[in-house]
Amino acid sequence: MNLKPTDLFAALSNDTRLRCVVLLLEQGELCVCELTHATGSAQPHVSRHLAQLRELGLVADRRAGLWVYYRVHPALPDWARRVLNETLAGVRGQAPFSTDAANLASMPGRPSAPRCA
Amino acid sequence: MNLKPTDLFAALSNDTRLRCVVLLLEQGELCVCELTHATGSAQPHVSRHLAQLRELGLVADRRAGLWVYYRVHPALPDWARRVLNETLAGVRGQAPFSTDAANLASMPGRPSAPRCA
DNA sequence: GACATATATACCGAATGCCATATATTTATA
DNA sequence: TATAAATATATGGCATTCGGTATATATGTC
Repeated sequence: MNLKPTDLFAALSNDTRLRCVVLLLEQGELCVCELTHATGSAQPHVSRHLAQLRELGLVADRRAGLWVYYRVHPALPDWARRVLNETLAGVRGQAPFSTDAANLASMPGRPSAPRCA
Repeated sequence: MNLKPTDLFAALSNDTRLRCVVLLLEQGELCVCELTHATGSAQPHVSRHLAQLRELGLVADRRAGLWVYYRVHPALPDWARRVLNETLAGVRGQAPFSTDAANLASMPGRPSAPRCA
Protein backbone atom coordinates (compact mmCIF):
# COMPACT_ATOMS: atom_id res chain seq x y z
CA MET A 1 0.00 0.00 0.00
CA ASN A 2 1.29 3.42 -0.98
CA LEU A 3 -0.04 6.06 1.35
CA LYS A 4 1.35 9.55 0.93
CA PRO A 5 1.89 11.29 4.27
CA THR A 6 0.01 14.40 3.18
CA ASP A 7 -2.94 12.23 2.17
CA LEU A 8 -3.06 10.59 5.57
CA PHE A 9 -2.94 13.95 7.31
CA ALA A 10 -5.58 15.43 5.01
CA ALA A 11 -7.83 12.51 5.90
CA LEU A 12 -7.35 13.21 9.60
CA SER A 13 -7.84 16.97 9.25
CA ASN A 14 -11.64 16.72 9.26
CA ASP A 15 -13.53 16.36 12.52
CA THR A 16 -15.96 13.73 11.35
CA ARG A 17 -13.28 11.61 9.75
CA LEU A 18 -10.95 11.80 12.74
CA ARG A 19 -13.74 10.90 15.13
CA CYS A 20 -14.68 7.89 13.01
CA VAL A 21 -11.08 6.71 12.81
CA VAL A 22 -10.63 7.08 16.56
CA LEU A 23 -13.81 5.10 17.18
CA LEU A 24 -12.62 2.37 14.83
CA LEU A 25 -9.24 2.25 16.54
CA GLU A 26 -10.94 1.81 19.88
CA GLN A 27 -13.66 -0.61 18.83
CA GLY A 28 -12.10 -2.57 16.00
CA GLU A 29 -15.17 -2.71 13.76
CA LEU A 30 -18.31 -0.60 13.54
CA CYS A 31 -21.15 -0.21 11.10
CA VAL A 32 -22.31 3.09 9.63
CA CYS A 33 -25.33 3.40 11.88
CA GLU A 34 -23.15 3.00 14.95
CA LEU A 35 -20.75 5.69 13.76
CA THR A 36 -23.71 7.89 12.90
CA HIS A 37 -25.20 7.44 16.35
CA ALA A 38 -21.91 7.87 18.19
CA THR A 39 -21.02 11.14 16.45
CA GLY A 40 -24.56 12.49 16.26
CA SER A 41 -24.07 13.32 12.59
CA ALA A 42 -26.39 12.79 9.66
CA GLN A 43 -26.07 9.45 7.90
CA PRO A 44 -25.07 10.78 4.46
CA HIS A 45 -22.49 12.95 6.15
CA VAL A 46 -20.84 9.99 7.85
CA SER A 47 -21.15 7.78 4.78
CA ARG A 48 -19.44 10.29 2.52
CA HIS A 49 -16.51 10.73 4.87
CA LEU A 50 -16.16 6.97 5.27
CA ALA A 51 -16.06 6.71 1.49
CA GLN A 52 -13.16 9.16 1.43
CA LEU A 53 -11.31 7.14 4.03
CA ARG A 54 -11.98 3.99 2.01
CA GLU A 55 -10.75 5.52 -1.24
CA LEU A 56 -7.53 6.50 0.50
CA GLY A 57 -7.08 2.98 1.78
CA LEU A 58 -7.26 4.05 5.40
CA VAL A 59 -10.23 1.85 6.22
CA ALA A 60 -11.64 -1.37 4.85
CA ASP A 61 -15.31 -2.30 4.67
CA ARG A 62 -17.30 -5.50 4.74
CA ARG A 63 -20.99 -6.00 4.12
CA ALA A 64 -23.04 -8.28 6.34
CA GLY A 65 -26.68 -8.24 5.40
CA LEU A 66 -28.01 -4.72 5.63
CA TRP A 67 -24.99 -3.46 7.48
CA VAL A 68 -21.61 -2.36 6.23
CA TYR A 69 -18.84 -2.68 8.76
CA TYR A 70 -15.78 -0.49 8.67
CA ARG A 71 -12.39 -1.08 10.27
CA VAL A 72 -8.99 0.52 10.11
CA HIS A 73 -7.34 -1.07 7.11
CA PRO A 74 -5.28 -4.07 8.25
CA ALA A 75 -2.61 -3.46 5.59
CA LEU A 76 -1.87 0.08 6.73
CA PRO A 77 1.87 0.91 6.65
CA ASP A 78 3.58 0.61 10.01
CA TRP A 79 4.45 4.30 10.30
CA ALA A 80 0.83 5.27 9.60
CA ARG A 81 -0.43 2.82 12.17
CA ARG A 82 1.98 4.28 14.70
CA VAL A 83 0.81 7.81 13.91
CA LEU A 84 -2.77 6.70 14.46
CA ASN A 85 -1.90 5.01 17.75
CA GLU A 86 -0.11 8.07 19.08
CA THR A 87 -3.08 10.17 18.05
CA LEU A 88 -5.48 7.85 19.84
CA ALA A 89 -3.35 7.94 22.96
CA GLY A 90 -3.28 11.73 22.77
CA VAL A 91 -6.98 12.41 22.34
CA ARG A 92 -8.47 9.62 24.42
CA GLY A 93 -10.71 10.91 27.16
CA GLN A 94 -11.07 14.34 25.60
CA ALA A 95 -14.14 15.77 23.93
CA PRO A 96 -15.59 14.99 21.50
CA PHE A 97 -13.92 11.59 21.45
CA SER A 98 -14.93 10.63 24.96
CA THR A 99 -18.56 11.53 24.38
CA ASP A 100 -18.56 9.65 21.08
CA ALA A 101 -17.46 6.51 22.91
CA ALA A 102 -20.10 7.08 25.58
CA ASN A 103 -22.82 7.60 22.97
CA LEU A 104 -21.83 4.37 21.32
CA ALA A 105 -21.83 2.45 24.58
CA SER A 106 -25.36 3.58 25.36
CA MET A 107 -26.75 2.97 21.87
CA PRO A 108 -29.78 0.71 21.94
CA GLY A 109 -30.05 -2.25 19.59
CA ARG A 110 -26.51 -2.19 18.29
CA PRO A 111 -26.12 -4.64 15.42
CA SER A 112 -22.59 -5.55 16.36
CA ALA A 113 -23.46 -5.77 20.04
CA PRO A 114 -22.07 -8.60 22.12
CA ARG A 115 -23.31 -11.82 20.51
CA CYS A 116 -24.97 -13.53 23.42
CA ALA A 117 -27.13 -16.33 22.07
CA MET B 1 -0.70 25.14 24.50
CA ASN B 2 -4.02 24.04 23.08
CA LEU B 3 -3.54 22.32 19.74
CA LYS B 4 -6.57 20.71 18.18
CA PRO B 5 -5.74 17.40 16.49
CA THR B 6 -7.49 18.40 13.28
CA ASP B 7 -5.46 21.61 13.18
CA LEU B 8 -2.21 19.71 13.51
CA PHE B 9 -3.21 17.34 10.73
CA ALA B 10 -4.37 20.17 8.50
CA ALA B 11 -0.99 21.81 8.96
CA LEU B 12 0.75 18.61 7.90
CA SER B 13 -1.55 17.99 4.94
CA ASN B 14 0.35 20.40 2.68
CA ASP B 15 3.54 19.28 0.96
CA THR B 16 5.52 22.43 1.57
CA ARG B 17 4.56 22.60 5.23
CA LEU B 18 5.29 18.94 5.88
CA ARG B 19 8.67 19.19 4.16
CA CYS B 20 9.57 22.21 6.26
CA VAL B 21 8.51 20.53 9.48
CA VAL B 22 10.50 17.40 8.61
CA LEU B 23 13.57 19.50 7.88
CA LEU B 24 13.19 21.31 11.17
CA LEU B 25 12.80 18.03 13.05
CA GLU B 26 16.01 16.79 11.47
CA GLN B 27 18.06 19.95 11.76
CA GLY B 28 16.71 21.66 14.84
CA GLU B 29 16.79 25.19 13.50
CA LEU B 30 16.81 26.64 9.99
CA CYS B 31 16.30 30.06 8.45
CA VAL B 32 13.87 30.82 5.66
CA CYS B 33 16.49 30.94 2.95
CA GLU B 34 17.71 27.47 3.93
CA LEU B 35 14.20 26.06 3.79
CA THR B 36 13.67 27.83 0.49
CA HIS B 37 16.83 26.35 -0.96
CA ALA B 38 16.22 22.87 0.41
CA THR B 39 12.72 22.59 -0.99
CA GLY B 40 13.39 24.48 -4.21
CA SER B 41 10.30 26.60 -3.64
CA ALA B 42 9.82 30.34 -4.05
CA GLN B 43 10.58 32.44 -0.98
CA PRO B 44 7.09 33.93 -0.50
CA HIS B 45 5.67 30.47 -0.84
CA VAL B 46 7.80 29.11 1.99
CA SER B 47 7.34 32.21 4.11
CA ARG B 48 3.59 32.07 3.90
CA HIS B 49 3.45 28.43 4.93
CA LEU B 50 5.86 29.06 7.81
CA ALA B 51 3.55 31.83 8.95
CA GLN B 52 0.67 29.37 9.04
CA LEU B 53 2.72 26.93 11.10
CA ARG B 54 3.67 29.75 13.44
CA GLU B 55 0.07 30.93 13.89
CA LEU B 56 -0.89 27.38 14.83
CA GLY B 57 1.90 27.24 17.39
CA LEU B 58 3.64 24.40 15.61
CA VAL B 59 6.88 26.28 15.12
CA ALA B 60 8.64 29.14 16.88
CA ASP B 61 10.77 31.78 15.25
CA ARG B 62 13.70 33.94 16.27
CA ARG B 63 15.29 36.81 14.40
CA ALA B 64 19.05 37.14 14.24
CA GLY B 65 20.10 40.07 12.11
CA LEU B 66 18.70 39.65 8.63
CA TRP B 67 17.75 36.06 9.21
CA VAL B 68 14.72 34.55 10.88
CA TYR B 69 15.27 31.08 12.28
CA TYR B 70 12.45 28.61 12.69
CA ARG B 71 12.30 25.55 14.92
CA VAL B 72 9.63 23.10 15.97
CA HIS B 73 7.92 24.75 18.91
CA PRO B 74 9.54 23.59 22.16
CA ALA B 75 6.22 23.70 24.05
CA LEU B 76 4.47 21.34 21.67
CA PRO B 77 2.18 18.87 23.49
CA ASP B 78 3.72 15.45 24.02
CA TRP B 79 1.25 13.60 21.83
CA ALA B 80 1.87 16.02 18.95
CA ARG B 81 5.62 15.66 19.33
CA ARG B 82 5.23 11.88 19.22
CA VAL B 83 3.09 12.11 16.08
CA LEU B 84 5.78 14.23 14.46
CA ASN B 85 8.53 11.84 15.48
CA GLU B 86 6.69 8.83 14.08
CA THR B 87 6.10 10.75 10.88
CA LEU B 88 9.76 11.62 10.60
CA ALA B 89 10.74 8.00 11.18
CA GLY B 90 8.28 6.92 8.51
CA VAL B 91 9.27 9.32 5.73
CA ARG B 92 13.00 9.58 6.31
CA GLY B 93 14.99 8.53 3.28
CA GLN B 94 12.03 8.86 0.93
CA ALA B 95 11.53 11.52 -1.71
CA PRO B 96 11.08 14.41 -1.50
CA PHE B 97 12.36 14.48 2.06
CA SER B 98 15.69 12.83 1.28
CA THR B 99 16.43 15.21 -1.58
CA ASP B 100 15.46 18.18 0.59
CA ALA B 101 18.05 17.12 3.14
CA ALA B 102 20.62 16.62 0.39
CA ASN B 103 19.88 20.03 -1.11
CA LEU B 104 20.34 21.61 2.26
CA ALA B 105 23.62 19.83 2.89
CA SER B 106 25.04 21.07 -0.39
CA MET B 107 23.82 24.64 -0.01
CA PRO B 108 26.66 27.13 -0.31
CA GLY B 109 27.09 29.94 2.20
CA ARG B 110 24.60 28.68 4.75
CA PRO B 111 24.08 31.28 7.46
CA SER B 112 23.61 28.69 10.17
CA ALA B 113 26.55 26.63 8.92
CA PRO B 114 28.90 25.06 11.44
CA ARG B 115 30.32 27.89 13.52
CA CYS B 116 34.03 27.30 13.19
CA ALA B 117 35.86 30.43 14.38
C1' DG C 1 20.66 59.12 3.37
C1' DA C 2 20.96 55.34 -0.57
C1' DC C 3 21.27 50.60 -1.32
C1' DA C 4 21.25 45.49 -0.83
C1' DT C 5 19.67 41.30 1.44
C1' DA C 6 16.27 38.56 3.91
C1' DT C 7 11.72 38.06 5.03
C1' DA C 8 6.75 39.09 5.18
C1' DT C 9 2.37 40.35 3.36
C1' DA C 10 -1.27 41.58 -0.25
C1' DC C 11 -3.80 40.48 -4.10
C1' DC C 12 -6.03 37.46 -7.40
C1' DG C 13 -8.01 33.66 -9.91
C1' DA C 14 -8.39 28.62 -9.79
C1' DA C 15 -9.22 24.68 -7.38
C1' DT C 16 -10.81 22.10 -3.60
C1' DG C 17 -13.47 20.99 0.56
C1' DC C 18 -17.46 21.27 3.19
C1' DC C 19 -22.32 20.74 4.41
C1' DA C 20 -27.38 20.01 3.80
C1' DT C 21 -30.77 18.05 1.19
C1' DA C 22 -32.68 14.95 -2.04
C1' DT C 23 -32.50 10.66 -4.27
C1' DA C 24 -30.60 6.13 -5.58
C1' DT C 25 -28.99 1.50 -4.38
C1' DT C 26 -28.71 -2.77 -1.83
C1' DT C 27 -30.57 -6.28 1.00
C1' DA C 28 -34.04 -8.53 3.70
C1' DT C 29 -38.76 -9.68 4.66
C1' DA C 30 -43.75 -10.12 4.20
C1' DT D 1 -43.96 -7.96 -5.81
C1' DA D 2 -44.28 -4.39 -2.34
C1' DT D 3 -42.17 -2.40 1.56
C1' DA D 4 -38.77 -1.12 4.91
C1' DA D 5 -34.08 -0.51 6.68
C1' DA D 6 -29.26 0.56 5.93
C1' DT D 7 -26.15 2.65 3.11
C1' DA D 8 -24.43 5.25 -0.89
C1' DT D 9 -24.35 8.84 -4.26
C1' DA D 10 -25.78 13.27 -6.62
C1' DT D 11 -26.50 18.18 -6.52
C1' DG D 12 -25.79 22.96 -5.49
C1' DG D 13 -23.96 26.72 -2.84
C1' DC D 14 -20.68 28.55 0.23
C1' DA D 15 -16.24 28.93 2.30
C1' DT D 16 -11.50 27.86 2.41
C1' DT D 17 -7.10 26.86 0.46
C1' DC D 18 -3.68 27.22 -2.93
C1' DG D 19 0.06 29.07 -5.84
C1' DG D 20 2.11 32.93 -8.46
C1' DT D 21 3.32 37.61 -8.66
C1' DA D 22 3.93 42.06 -6.94
C1' DT D 23 4.99 44.77 -3.18
C1' DA D 24 6.03 46.00 1.61
C1' DT D 25 8.88 45.68 5.79
C1' DA D 26 13.02 44.96 8.49
C1' DT D 27 17.91 44.95 9.08
C1' DG D 28 22.61 45.89 7.95
C1' DT D 29 26.23 48.38 5.22
C1' DC D 30 28.31 52.08 2.87
